[in-house]
Amino acid sequence: MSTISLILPDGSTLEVPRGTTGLQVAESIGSRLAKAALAVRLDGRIQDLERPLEESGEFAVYTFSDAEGQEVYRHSAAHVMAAAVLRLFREARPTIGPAIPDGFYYDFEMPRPFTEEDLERIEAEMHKLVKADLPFVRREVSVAEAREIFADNPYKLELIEELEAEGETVLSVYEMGEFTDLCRGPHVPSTGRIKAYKLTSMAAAYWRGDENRQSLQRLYGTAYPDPQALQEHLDRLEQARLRDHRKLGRELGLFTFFEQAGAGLPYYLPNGAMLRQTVCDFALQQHLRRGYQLLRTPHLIRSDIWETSGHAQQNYPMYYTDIEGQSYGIKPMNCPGHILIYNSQTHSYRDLPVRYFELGTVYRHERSGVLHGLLRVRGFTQDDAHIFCTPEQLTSELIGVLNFARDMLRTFGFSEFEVDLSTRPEKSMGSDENWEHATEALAAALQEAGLEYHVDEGEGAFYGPKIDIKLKDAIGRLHQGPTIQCDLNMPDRFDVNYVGEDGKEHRAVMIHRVVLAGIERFLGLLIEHYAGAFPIWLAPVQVRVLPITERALEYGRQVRDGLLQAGLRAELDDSQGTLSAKIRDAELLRLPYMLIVGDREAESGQVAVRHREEGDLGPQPLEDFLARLRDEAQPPRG
RNA sequence: GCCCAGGUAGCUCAGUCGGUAGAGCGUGUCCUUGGUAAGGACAAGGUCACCGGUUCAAUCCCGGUCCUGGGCUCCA
Repeated sequence: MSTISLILPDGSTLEVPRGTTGLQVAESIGSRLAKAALAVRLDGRIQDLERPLEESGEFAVYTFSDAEGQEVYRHSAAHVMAAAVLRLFREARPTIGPAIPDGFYYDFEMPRPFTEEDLERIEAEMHKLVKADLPFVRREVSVAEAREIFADNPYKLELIEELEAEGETVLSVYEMGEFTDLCRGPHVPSTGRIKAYKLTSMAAAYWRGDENRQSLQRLYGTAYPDPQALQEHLDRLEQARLRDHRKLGRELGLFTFFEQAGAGLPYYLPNGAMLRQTVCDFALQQHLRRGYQLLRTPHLIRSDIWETSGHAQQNYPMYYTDIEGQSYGIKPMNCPGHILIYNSQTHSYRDLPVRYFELGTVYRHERSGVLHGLLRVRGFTQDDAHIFCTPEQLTSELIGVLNFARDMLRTFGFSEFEVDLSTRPEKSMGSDENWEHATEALAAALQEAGLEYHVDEGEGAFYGPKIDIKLKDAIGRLHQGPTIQCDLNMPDRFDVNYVGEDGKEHRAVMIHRVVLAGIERFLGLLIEHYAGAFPIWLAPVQVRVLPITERALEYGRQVRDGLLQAGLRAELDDSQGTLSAKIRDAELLRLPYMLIVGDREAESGQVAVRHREEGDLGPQPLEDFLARLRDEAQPPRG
């Protein structure tokens, strides 16, 4: 019998007889590993544990701690779910069912949508399948055989056709009990391996994500190796639900929407308007400090501009109106306005770079189905800037922008990022040379700024390459943050120039960039990031004065006025009720400080300080508290 | 936009198999004058999203509109 040699991840080599299964190898390494093993990888190909190994190569065992292991595990769970569905609904036609981050789904063609009760029945049926510990059996079939097996399933037939077109001649199917599915695999050895799972939701989805094709019923679920891990995941979902900005927006009096006023158009309540203003003021100060000039441009511009810019031709989803027979568009972007201002005078190379900044409010026609609280709205304000510079200045300007973006986000409590550099897409304009220069400048700036990044080939805008920075929030979710784009199109369309040292006109280079991006969106992220407990410099109400009795009300008013005079955001709780109730109210609103005043304080001119997290800090003179807050309430220095 | 599920008091929700509705919290008034996360009593508060239809009668059934929510890349 011949042997093969396996190179293990630690570099060691293992000689095993040809035909040994991955599971046997795992057992030889250790029984714990064998127990946790879900699949193996041989020379880059991931395969079933029980499949004989036929060749030498690099070998690794996947467990649930690997992304690949999770995928196999959850993909198998998806099969179990599909089998359960087919047992209960003979009319269901399975389509595809992959693993996704945190779970899995399976799409079915169904005569009717699933219901909540169905979910329970399906889960119960899954329990039976798991208990029966049915093996997943891999079988290789020819294309013709596959066609026969799935003759009554047009979706599978379509997949088979595509696979054939891609040159596949041998396809694999997995059998598990009476359920057979076209599947690349691999799978766990048997259904009993799926220890903890839960169906989480159902939804409609289009076949292949194409809204012109058949609408399918999708079931979402998740699976973990033990009930505790599953519960932790469900708890995380609950945590996310508790900090949902829509819920907190209501509870903390931040913003609201009105059905009668239109979808996707937020109204800021006093606390939300204050929060927003604090963020905007800070953003403006930071821009001015870095040499940006403040602009302000109208919301309406004649439609011709959008034709020059190309937005009209691209059918950019914007709103148009008519004024005395002349067509106007509500701006979906601020750039044309900034370009008009730049072009309103001749610029010398000595003036460059010109950095124009505007908290520019734009409106875009988002499709009704995608609106989502503050995170996706139809009217929003961007911290938008356009930098006009010479090609030589491009890299240093980009470095400046990257450092600026990072500093600013850190100030708001975001410290982890993922960065994507998107390069030239197929449909694009501009010369190869310009694209190359711009893309290199972006990459050089990223390196200079010390940011690790991932290249998204072909994902750039049609007019230029871009950098997207995603930020990680307090519970590990990634959100779209700053975007920095080189524009190789607008300068040509609008003839954006500067006079060079040689006295001749040269084409300027243009950078579009946002840091907070949509302020609405950013506020939504901030609310969720802090779960409503804003740092004091952001808190809409920084201090609330709580009089213990009505006798102390007048003193409380004086204290509140003193706080307001000192520039703090303060209010007085003049409700009737016990101190405990007042404290509870303030705690639920996550107010940073409470100043409790009763007879003792009124007599001595003191305040009893209570901090949101630290609790009772004891009495102190009001002056001392004011002095303390003078520093503490300032934005952190970035 | 499309599919599905929803819209009942300020908020969270119950309810009516067609006979115009309830709770808790919140709000108001009164009692209580309190010392660090809910003191008590009473009261007010609803065109049951909007418009039409069916019906003796519609919050409930039917149709439309508006709004909200979950989805709509992840490839067998």
